[in-house]
Amino acid sequence: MVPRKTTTRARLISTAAELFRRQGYAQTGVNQIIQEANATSGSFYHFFPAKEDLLLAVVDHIAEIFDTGIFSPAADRSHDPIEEIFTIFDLYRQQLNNGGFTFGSPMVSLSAEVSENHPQVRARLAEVFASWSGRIEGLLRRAGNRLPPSLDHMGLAQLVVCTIEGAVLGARLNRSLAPFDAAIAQLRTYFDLLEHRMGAAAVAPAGRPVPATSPQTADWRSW
Amino acid sequence: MVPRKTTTRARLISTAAELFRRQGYAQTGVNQIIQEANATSGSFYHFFPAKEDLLLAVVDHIAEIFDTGIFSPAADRSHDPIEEIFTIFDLYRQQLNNGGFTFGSPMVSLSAEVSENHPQVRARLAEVFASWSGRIEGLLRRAGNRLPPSLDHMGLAQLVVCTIEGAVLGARLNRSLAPFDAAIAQLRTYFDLLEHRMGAAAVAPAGRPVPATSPQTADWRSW
DNA sequence: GTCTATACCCTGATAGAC
DNA sequence: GTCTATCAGGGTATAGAC
Repeated sequence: MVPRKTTTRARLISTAAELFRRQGYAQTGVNQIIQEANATSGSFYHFFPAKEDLLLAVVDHIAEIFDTGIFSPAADRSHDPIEEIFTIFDLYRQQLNNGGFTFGSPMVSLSAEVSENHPQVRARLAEVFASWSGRIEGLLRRAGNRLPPSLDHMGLAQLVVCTIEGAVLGARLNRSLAPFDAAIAQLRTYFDLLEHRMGAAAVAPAGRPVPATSPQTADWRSW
Repeated sequence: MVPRKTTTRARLISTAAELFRRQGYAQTGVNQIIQEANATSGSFYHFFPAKEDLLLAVVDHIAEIFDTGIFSPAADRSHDPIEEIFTIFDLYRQQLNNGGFTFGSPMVSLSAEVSENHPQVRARLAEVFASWSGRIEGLLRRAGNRLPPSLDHMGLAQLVVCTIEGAVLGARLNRSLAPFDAAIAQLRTYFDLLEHRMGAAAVAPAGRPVPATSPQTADWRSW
């Protein structure tokens, strides 16, 4: 259910985004979207000629949410580029936990489902992922000589994005953020090693604690 | 199309596995499965009371394919535990490239789609992923003192599985194995660092080449 | 175990008044 | 822009002969 004082078009999009995340695109009927968005069939097809057009609008909507809800705040609150990367992880985690994503990224769900069936949507999703990877890569370059000069910045950025998305998949499958937290902890260790801090403590799971905003990491071994 | 000299049940399962991977579960109709498996509606519902029962059989079928096509061969051909892990990656890559998966793991697709809608299937998929993670963890422990004693074996195993699955997602989205290759190369670097081989060369993208069976890594920068 | 025929429902999409 | 009513088609699943 979506607050009333918005435009019908906006309500349709945000409602659909939520339903697509939870149920998938194919399993979400137009009728359900219309009902939960407090709209009607006439309104729907006035704004979107077909269901697939709504899907494209939803992808853009999601990309915007990631920008305003994760990337921009992370850039605001941290001046150190590497710390900014892990702030992104932390804000992502918050979205998964308390925020609207409740254990599942809308991008991951859509990517897996529509890759083969909707070429246009696939291309748009690939663009969004590339932009995320590009952001991370830029941060890695800004870290300058803190990272090895021979580092493959683009490759590491791709690893980061792939790992996070895979971790979201694992978290959803296990109904637990434990896989996500484990992945973040390992990425931290990797970054520490790259920064040549090779003390034995850095390799232990709690070598560097998860940022303070992410308290729950106790049960991650149960995965 | 599936070869004839098999049982109808087996043909239905393998055909469905392929269609689910390509189109997704919801978007694959029972009629299509029946048609492409050279079966009939009567046969289908004789073996499977409902479509969801077929889905469970498909999950088991896929898990078996991974065992016989990836994990077992990797164990046979390599005696070094860490090398065995990367052999697993390489065999996975071959399946994505030449093998039946053609740019998309059936497990990844199903995981993303059915997590929320089919609790029983979700639980079964989680088991399969846990078994993969357990295999990797066992290999890491067998590596003994080559890895830091304080290493969190389970966490690293989870990272590996999450990263591979995320990389498969990226590869599918980009219609290219480049994201997959980039992820593997970074994992290799991470493992090298953990083994205390911190030469500058180890950080470069081609620091340690991908195994000989995976020639195509030239275009990975284009992602 | 396999076949044909079919029931029944829900889907995306349309028509036309307001 | 919004509404109601409705369509045509494909969805899963069943019945009953062979």
